[in-house]
Amino acid sequence: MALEHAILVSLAEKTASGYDLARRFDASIGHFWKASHQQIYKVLGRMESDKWVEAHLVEQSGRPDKKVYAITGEGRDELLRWSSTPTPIEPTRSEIAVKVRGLPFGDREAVLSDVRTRREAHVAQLAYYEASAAKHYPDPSAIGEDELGAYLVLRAGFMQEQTGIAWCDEILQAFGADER
Amino acid sequence: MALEHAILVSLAEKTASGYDLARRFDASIGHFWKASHQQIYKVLGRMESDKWVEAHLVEQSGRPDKKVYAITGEGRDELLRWSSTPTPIEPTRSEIAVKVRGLPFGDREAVLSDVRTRREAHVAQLAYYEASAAKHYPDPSAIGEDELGAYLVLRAGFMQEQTGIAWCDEILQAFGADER
DNA sequence: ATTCCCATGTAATTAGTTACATGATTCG
DNA sequence: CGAATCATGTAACTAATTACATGGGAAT
Repeated sequence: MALEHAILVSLAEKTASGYDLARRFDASIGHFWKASHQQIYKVLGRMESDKWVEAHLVEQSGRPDKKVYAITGEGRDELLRWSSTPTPIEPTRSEIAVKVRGLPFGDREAVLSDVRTRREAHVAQLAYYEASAAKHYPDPSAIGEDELGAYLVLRAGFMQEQTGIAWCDEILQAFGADER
Repeated sequence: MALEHAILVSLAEKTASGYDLARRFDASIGHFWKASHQQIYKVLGRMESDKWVEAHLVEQSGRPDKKVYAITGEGRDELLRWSSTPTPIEPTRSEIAVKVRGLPFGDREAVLSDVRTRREAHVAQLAYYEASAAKHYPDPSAIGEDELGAYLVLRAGFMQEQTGIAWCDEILQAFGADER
């Protein structure tokens, strides 16, 4: 129910084609809301019939034509309405936590090696967030109101990766598998 | 694809009826893998035909009969096999992050009040994990190998709630809305 | 009387994933 | 010559949610 709203936020910031949106959902927005291009095209169609967005065709030379979507007044109304409804807490689903919990019934070495891999992914993602923050917000005290939301979700990502690393370290330490 | 395995882990620890499992997925296991009773009954049926679990009927007086499920040898094999496959990283989906990102297009006060509510939920959950740790693992240095997995996922919950609280505080502080 | 606990399911719908499909251009 | 980028979709399937359905016993 919320991919629609994630798309609305993205289009409120800047008009985009389905393809553009798919790329945004691979990067910035995608850090906290993933979506495939197939899903995006499907939802965009629904949103167009709901009049939340409107498309106009842009002909291009040398590359395929594209449909550029823009948010409508009704779309903005919907964003405002949605922003003031209470947000349900998403149920957590962590397959690696199930594996850790079930360690006595599993392949210990394989799970620990999985944890090591996960730790590396967290480290890489943390570095990415760090670079992104340094590039876009070199002076955190100078962040304007309009950028604050984007900055804060970057912070969320940053903090989550740190926590992920710390958890992996606890696991590896607990099993005496933290030396490399 | 992994509810099956969460159920296998739970049944490897102790046999249970669908109803019992549903309660476990409301509590312990449910902290990192949510599932409704409808879904559990459906999956249990599939798992029975796959011979991963077997059921025997327990007649009760004064309350409805129940089907008690136990993991089979094949189920244990599957658990072991699954534990040594690489775990994909779950895509994050945080509706509140979308709202924070879209703050310039939303109802600021409503979103901040939503963040305050979310903070309280994190605090309550943290207290729950704290109490649970104090009860089950009063002496962390005395935790045995067989309990270690369960303890570590409790730690994950604990750390995640702490991070959640810290993020909420950053948001409220950034918008100068942190006084109550 | 009403609500909660025990106990098990089916049916309908929505959301999301995976696979399939096409075709031009640009870069190495 | 092959891979990547740009660009848009359909079709089939799986997973999950929501709603519906039943019924006895115990506690307030």
